Amino acid sequence: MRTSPFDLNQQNAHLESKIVAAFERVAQAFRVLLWQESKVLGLSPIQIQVLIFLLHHAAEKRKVSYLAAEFNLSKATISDTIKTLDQKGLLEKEYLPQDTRSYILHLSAQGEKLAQQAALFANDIQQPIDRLTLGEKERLFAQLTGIIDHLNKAGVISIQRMCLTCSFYVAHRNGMPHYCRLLEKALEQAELRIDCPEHHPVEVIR
Amino acid sequence: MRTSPFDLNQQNAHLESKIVAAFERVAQAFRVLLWQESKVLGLSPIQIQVLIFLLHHAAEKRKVSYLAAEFNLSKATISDTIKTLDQKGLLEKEYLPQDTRSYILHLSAQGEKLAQQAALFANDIQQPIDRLTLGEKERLFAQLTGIIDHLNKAGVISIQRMCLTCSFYVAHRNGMPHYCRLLEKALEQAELRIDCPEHHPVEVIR
DNA sequence: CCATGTAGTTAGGTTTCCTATCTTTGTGGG
DNA sequence: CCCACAAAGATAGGAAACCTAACTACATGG
Repeated sequence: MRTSPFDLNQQNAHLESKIVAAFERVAQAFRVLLWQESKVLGLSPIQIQVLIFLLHHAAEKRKVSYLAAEFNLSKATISDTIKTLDQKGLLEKEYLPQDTRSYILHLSAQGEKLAQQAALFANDIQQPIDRLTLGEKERLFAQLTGIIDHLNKAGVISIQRMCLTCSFYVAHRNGMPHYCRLLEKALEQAELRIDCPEHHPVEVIR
Repeated sequence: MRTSPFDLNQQNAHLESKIVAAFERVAQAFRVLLWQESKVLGLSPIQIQVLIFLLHHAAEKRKVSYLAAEFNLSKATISDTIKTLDQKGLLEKEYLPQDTRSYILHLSAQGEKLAQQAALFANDIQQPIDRLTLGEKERLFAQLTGIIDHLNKAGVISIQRMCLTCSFYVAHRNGMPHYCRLLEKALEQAELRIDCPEHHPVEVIR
C-alpha cells in the first residue's frame, strides 16, 4: 500500500532503466528528425538513409542485398526504393561484367548534392555532443561501442562495421591496447571505428 | 600542414560524428527490437508503445491527444490505434463528467498482462548497461540527459517529463546540487528523472 | 549441362501513417 | 445568455512503407 502522495516506487526506477528510457528518447529524436528532413527534401525516410549511406561506402556495399541487410528491410523494399530514386535521377547503376545480375549504385551529381544536405539531419543531435569535453566524448563513445557490440552479439543488429567485430582486430586485454592488423597499429579507444570501410567480419559460428 | 605524429586533433576530429553514428545504431536496435516484439505479440509497434505507456502514467496523460503528442503522431493515428486495442479487449475507457468529449484510458486485466510482457522488449539493450560500473552509469546518464535537454530546447522532442524542463526544478549551479521544489529535496545526478509522473512543464516563450 | 543457389524485380496485400472534414462539447467575451 | 471559437476525438480516403511469394536471369560447381 502506498503511503506517500507521490508514487516514489515508480519514480525511483533503477538507474539502468532510466538510461534505457533516455536512449529511447534519443532514438525517437532520430525518427522525428529523419521524418522532418524527409518532408523538406520530398523523399521518404528510407530513401534518405540510402542516399546518405551511398555517400560513404565502398563498391561491394553499394548493392541492393547489402542495403537490405544494413537496414533490416526486405530486398523487395530496397528494390522499390532504388527504383524510385533512379526515376528521380538521383542514382546511376554500374553493371559489372563478372556478374550481370547485380549492379553497383552511384549517386548522380544531383543525388550527391541531396545526400550532402540530407546528411545534416542529425545536426541537432551532434550539437550537444560537440559541447562535451574530450574525455567525456571518449567515455561516451566507449560505452556506446560496448553496447553496440553486445547488441551485435545478441543478434539484434545484423550488419556491423565496427572494429570489435572485425577479423583484423586484436582485442584490448591485459593492458594491451586495441590493435588493427590491417593498419598495423595500436588504436586508442577514440580511434576505434563504428563504420570502417575496410571492415572484414569475423566468421561467427552459431 | 600537419607534421606531428601525435595529431590528436586529427585523430579526434570525427569523434563527434562517430558518436552520432553509434547513437544511430542504437536507435536502429530499438526499432528492430520493437518490430520483433510486435510480431511475437501480434500487435503493431505503436500499439505496444501505447500499452507500455499506459502501464506507468497518470490519468491526465492517458488520453488520445496526449498520446499523439507523446509519440509525435497525429490524433487520427492514435484514435485508430485505440480503436483496435479496444476491439481486442485490452483497454477500458473512463468518461469523466467534467468533460464528456474526452476519456481516460485504462488497461484491462488482459491488457496489463500483455503490456508487462511487452515492456521487456528492451532487455537486450539493458543488459550491456547493467554491466557498467555505477560511476559509468552515472556519467552516461548525465550525458544522455544533457543531450535530451538540448533536443527538447531545439524543439525536436515535443513532450518531456525530465527534471531539467520542470517548473519545480532548481538548476544545479555554482556548486549547488540539483533541487526539486516539489519533493523539497536535493537530487543527486542519478536521481534526476527522465519520466517523472509529477512533471510540470516550464512555460516556454517561443 | 544440369542442379542449385543468388541478385534483383514484380505483384499483391497489409499496416501505418497522414490530411481534411466532421460531430460533439467546453469556454470566454459581448 | 448567446454565439463564436477552440478543443477532443472519430471517420473517410489515400499515400507510402513494408511484407511474402513467385518470377527472371545469371552464376557456379559437380
